[in-house]
Amino acid sequence: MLDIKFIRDNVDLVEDAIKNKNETVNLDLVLTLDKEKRKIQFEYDTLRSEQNKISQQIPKLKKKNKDVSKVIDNLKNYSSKVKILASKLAEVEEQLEKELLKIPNLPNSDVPIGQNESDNKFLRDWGDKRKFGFQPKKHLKICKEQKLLDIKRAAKISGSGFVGFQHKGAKLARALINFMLDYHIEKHNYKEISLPVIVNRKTMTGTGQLPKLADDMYHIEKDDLFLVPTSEVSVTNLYSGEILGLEDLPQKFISNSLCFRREAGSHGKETKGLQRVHQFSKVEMVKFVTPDTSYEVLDDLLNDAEDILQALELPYRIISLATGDLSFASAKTYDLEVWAPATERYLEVSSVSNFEDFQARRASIRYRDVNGNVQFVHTLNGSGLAIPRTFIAILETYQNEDGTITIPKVLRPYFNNEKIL
RNA sequence: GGAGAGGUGACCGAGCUGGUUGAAGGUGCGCGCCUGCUAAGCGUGUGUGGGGUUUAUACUUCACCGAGGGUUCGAAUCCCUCCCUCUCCGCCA
Repeated sequence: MLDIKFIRDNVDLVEDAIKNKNETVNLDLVLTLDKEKRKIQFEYDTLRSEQNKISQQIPKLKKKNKDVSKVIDNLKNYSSKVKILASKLAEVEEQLEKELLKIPNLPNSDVPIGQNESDNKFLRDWGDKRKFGFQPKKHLKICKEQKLLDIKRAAKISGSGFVGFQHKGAKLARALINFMLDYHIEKHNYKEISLPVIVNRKTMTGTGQLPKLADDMYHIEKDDLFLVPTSEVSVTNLYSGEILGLEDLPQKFISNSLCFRREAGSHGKETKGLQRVHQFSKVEMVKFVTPDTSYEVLDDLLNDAEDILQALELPYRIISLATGDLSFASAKTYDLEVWAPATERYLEVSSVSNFEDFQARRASIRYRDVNGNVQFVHTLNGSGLAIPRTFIAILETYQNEDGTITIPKVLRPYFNNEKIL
């Protein structure tokens, strides 16, 4: 959420940002509602103030055994007027709040401006793509031959877009999760946390998934609960409504969780196999920091994600997302894309973002600065990494001519130090 | 699912026979004083959000005692609904 005061004073800036992010928001309505709200509030406050003052006379008069019926009669007039104003105020406030929640975050000034992903900016790459002395197989073929997945039966029990890992495939997926968690905890000093994947409406609104992305999420109607599309949601909301001490910052959390995405409207597009699935595991990094450090921390976060790919010796590239491709809540995002040599494509395995105070304002996550003033924290997160696509890259990169898979060095401790899957 | 207890400020904890109580008291924390160290003591300050006046400091006002409704001239205090925590019982992975 943006500060209404900021919007008031920077209408042009906000309008540009909305346009660059391909969003449509009725800013005029926001400004009108804001004006209206303040007007009603002033009237309400004034009236209430008078009412309170008169009301406070009653106990005094009663003590002196004086008649208070006239005073009360007078107050009855106030009461009805106050009630009308109060309901008007509540109505306008609700409308304003609703509109404010639809305004996206402002992109940071160094984010490339552009309509869509074709305007994303290549930043750098790492690693040499493997040259094969034989025809490398695509991951789905490998999975089939090695019986690593059971897609058909997963579809039978849940529907298309769900996958089942089995045998060595299940073990490889689990090894990846454990490796990533252990690595971030030991090498990068993250604190592990495991939170619910089913969350309430307020939580979903806090990180910015609601109201915009309602159709992309699984919703349990009976309880009005949602399945998280990423553990960013639960972890970032950990401190919602709280005021942290300066000594509590920064905070670095690492969390593995299942992620659930309806992927509405993306049928037929990369829906085969593992590239785009309704349910998957992801190891997520979430940070809470003071505003002055957040862009430095964004770079750290990017490095932490890169370290995983480097440890796995998987070539990748980093791109900086253009304004039109940025998520609703993000001010700046880097995508990490791993090279899948047989599919011959880069696959997004991590998205690293700085939300500045956008989520903190929505979820009311604050801290007390050196002067004792209450400020919003900055929140950041990054995948470290998404499991299925990392899984793809490993199979394709580490395949051998005889159909076996060499286990990446850093994963071998999770396989009794064996070299072949 | 049933029965009971409860949810108050950073924390503990009064208030809950409705009326100067945004909230006693304590702890913690800030500042000042005193004590040649330490411990202790004294004074004083210390919630969040919104509005208005203001260059700023500041002043002023409204709201907030789990959330939302209701009763009332007036609600932390009474009533209703919901959420959460704890205890006991039942049921079930």
